Amino acid sequence: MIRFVRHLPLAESEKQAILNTPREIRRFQRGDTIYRPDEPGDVARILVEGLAVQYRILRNGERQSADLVFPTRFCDLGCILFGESDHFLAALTDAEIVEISTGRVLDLFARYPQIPILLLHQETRSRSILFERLLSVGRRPAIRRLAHLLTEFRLRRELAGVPPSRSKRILLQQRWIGDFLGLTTEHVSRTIGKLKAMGLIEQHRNGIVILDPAGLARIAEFDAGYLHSGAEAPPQPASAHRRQGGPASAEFGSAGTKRAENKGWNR
Amino acid sequence: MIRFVRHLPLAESEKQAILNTPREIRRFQRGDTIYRPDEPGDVARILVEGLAVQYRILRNGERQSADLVFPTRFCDLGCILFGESDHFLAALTDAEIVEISTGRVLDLFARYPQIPILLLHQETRSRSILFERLLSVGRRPAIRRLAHLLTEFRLRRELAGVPPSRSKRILLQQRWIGDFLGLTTEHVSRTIGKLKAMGLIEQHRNGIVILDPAGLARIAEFDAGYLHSGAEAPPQPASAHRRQGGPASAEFGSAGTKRAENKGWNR
DNA sequence: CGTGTGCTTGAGGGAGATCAACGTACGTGG
DNA sequence: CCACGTACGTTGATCTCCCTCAAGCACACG
Repeated sequence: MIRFVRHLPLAESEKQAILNTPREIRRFQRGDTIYRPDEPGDVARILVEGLAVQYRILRNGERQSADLVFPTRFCDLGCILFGESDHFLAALTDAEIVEISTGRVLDLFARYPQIPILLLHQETRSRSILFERLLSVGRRPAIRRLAHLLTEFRLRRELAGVPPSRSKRILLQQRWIGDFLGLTTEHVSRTIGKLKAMGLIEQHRNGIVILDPAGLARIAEFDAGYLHSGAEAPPQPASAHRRQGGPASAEFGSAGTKRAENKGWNR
Repeated sequence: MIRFVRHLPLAESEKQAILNTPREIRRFQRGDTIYRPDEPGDVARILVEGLAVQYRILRNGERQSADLVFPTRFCDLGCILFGESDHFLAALTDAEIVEISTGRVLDLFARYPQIPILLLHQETRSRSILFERLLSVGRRPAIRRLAHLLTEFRLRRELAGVPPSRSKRILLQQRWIGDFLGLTTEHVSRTIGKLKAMGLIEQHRNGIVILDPAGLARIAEFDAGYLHSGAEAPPQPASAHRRQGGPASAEFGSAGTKRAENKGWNR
């Protein structure tokens, strides 16, 4: 928790205020459901350790995953703002969640206006990522979808500050990959096979290793612009506000490749 | 613009501040592109009149629409926060946009902290709608997707306060419907045919009329909870914060139908 | 060692895409 | 008022990507 707060782009007083707020730490095991939409939504939750996934289900049990949750992120803003969450959250690894009661969070909002602005950033970026996933699921063929997801995972893990030493393996069960991409596990398996055959990835025990990041990104037609990774700092009132490229945009220049070949979009 | 501000859940002083902020009104015609992601993003935009659609495109020109924009909404928060928008906005009807320079918006944020909180609400609701669209595109068959979109459109138009007198017709070209649902126009046409044959909708010149809202919602397995329509007011610090059902949840009781039949989700 | 859990592989089927006409409303200019 | 072009929608034939169903396999764990 302390580590989490320290990295927020907030003033010291604000960090102290958060640290002084009564909170509870809950630990979950890989596979646990962290919360469900039918539970009372009276707490705000922050993932401080581990990896989690947000999903919704259909009446027949089919599942669609929306987003990975890396530390350190407020999951479940709906809970704070509307008193109920609209999705499930499951732990993909052992995970640690900090819970703060909704009322106290709203007090923090009122006393430290930089906090809602920080959350606004987070939510806007998250919406952009969701938009890109929708684009994938709606319009990209399976192999591009998969390549895109793997590339996104790699970059976001870097951006979230996971040490690259800590195994480059992407530990995602094929069931979850399918739920992200709107595919069946069988088809995920076959599609992984294709990427393997192309020499772009490797599979060990449980986990995918990216052998050729650039090649994968090319298949995916990946453009890192949607991650908005260059603007981690809160906005500066009245000052010229330009983003400088982070590692992501350095690798896939956003201006250059973003809308090459967009003839036809206006048909 | 004045009408827009009056309806915001803000204090009088805040409304005045917005009204006193220098702004520009731009008008667009049906079919115009209002903004594109490659344009300089130095203004915040609010749709005050008309109907617009957000979309992204693939290199080959395929398009995926994410969301309808009803008045009165801040489109394009990415522009304010990150200095660039991540999508296109097109006018589905003649439309009116208010533009305020990014710097002035950030000043408003700093001086009236209720404003970013309002936007946080808007953005969170918008993300929830996007999540539901992803669920549709990823997991629902075409006929449910279409029924869901039409039902969502009907409810959101009501919630946005469009007078029901003003024609119950849903004026969406099949091309746009397809782009929302990840389908081709041909398949949209066939699917509309099925709903017509079931007596759920009717087609006039250009526009769909819903004959049987409840029947359509049943096909869609529609649950209005994701619209978060009961919580238009900003959050109340420290007070118990419960949402009361709006017209939407009155029609499709969210608690009752929400997660009936969720056995199997945990397979 | 059995049992479970996740992954793989194959055969067959189907929802939706693609390709190609054709129809219909509407605007524009003759 | 009619000829023509354009924009949308419809309809049909064919194809294909992905799903479904069904085994079989590999590995972890009791």
